[in-house]
Amino acid sequence: MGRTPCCSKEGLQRGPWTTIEDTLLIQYIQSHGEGHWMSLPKKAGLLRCGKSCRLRWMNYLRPGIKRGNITPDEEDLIVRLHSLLGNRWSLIAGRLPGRTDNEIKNYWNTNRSKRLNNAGSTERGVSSVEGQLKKDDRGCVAKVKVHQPKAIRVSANSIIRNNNILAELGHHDAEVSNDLHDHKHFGEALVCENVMDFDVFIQGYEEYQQQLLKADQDLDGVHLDSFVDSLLI
DNA sequence: AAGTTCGACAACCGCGGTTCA
DNA sequence: CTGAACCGCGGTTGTCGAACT
Repeated sequence: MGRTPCCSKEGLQRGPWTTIEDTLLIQYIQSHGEGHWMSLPKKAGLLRCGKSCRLRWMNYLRPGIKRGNITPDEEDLIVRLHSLLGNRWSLIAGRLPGRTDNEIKNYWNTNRSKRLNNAGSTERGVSSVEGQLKKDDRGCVAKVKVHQPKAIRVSANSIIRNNNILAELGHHDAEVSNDLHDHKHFGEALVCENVMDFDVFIQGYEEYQQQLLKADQDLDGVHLDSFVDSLLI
């Protein structure tokens, strides 16, 4: 049996939001709070799908949303995080205060064409899963669409499951020490669970350590747990 | 000046995970 | 325990203005 549609599309407003609709949504959420998106439109007097309301709020109306151009620093961070996390926009957005997953996704997709045109250049951090250029019979360069495997969410349960695997690997208390050997065990666990590519994991962790070193923090107390936690919002 | 192409981004869609009755 | 509803995510499409021919 299939799922029922999230909402009836009949009689619902679509397309760009008007100022009045924005105002109604803001006023309702300010007085009733977020959540219950399915019933929100009716209560707020909006002729919109609940998902549409949620999207509008999350991406544009929510307080603290940063508008405007992506700064070079943000761009660098996006590139680095994308090389580490892939197309997990919500995770990447979580590392960029005020930026939304939709904004970052749009930014990446519109700039990806530029990257493709610059393929072969030495731009840092371009993911290996990006589209590739291929020469046709006439030697012309054509874009080749590369279908990326669907992203796998790293949930708290994933970590718990992996901790169990760690126990099997000899970490009975699931505590991960700070040497690379143990990191590799943890990485193997993640890879076994298809959570992430092992090499990407190690690369990401090493970057994480570098960040900590830059921040002049004491690494003695740093455990892999905090790294994984850092990947979670 | 008119038509076309391109880039940016807002919005929609479908799917999978989670929650709850 | 089961299934429907809810929620959040990533992929894709639609729209509009700017740049170009």
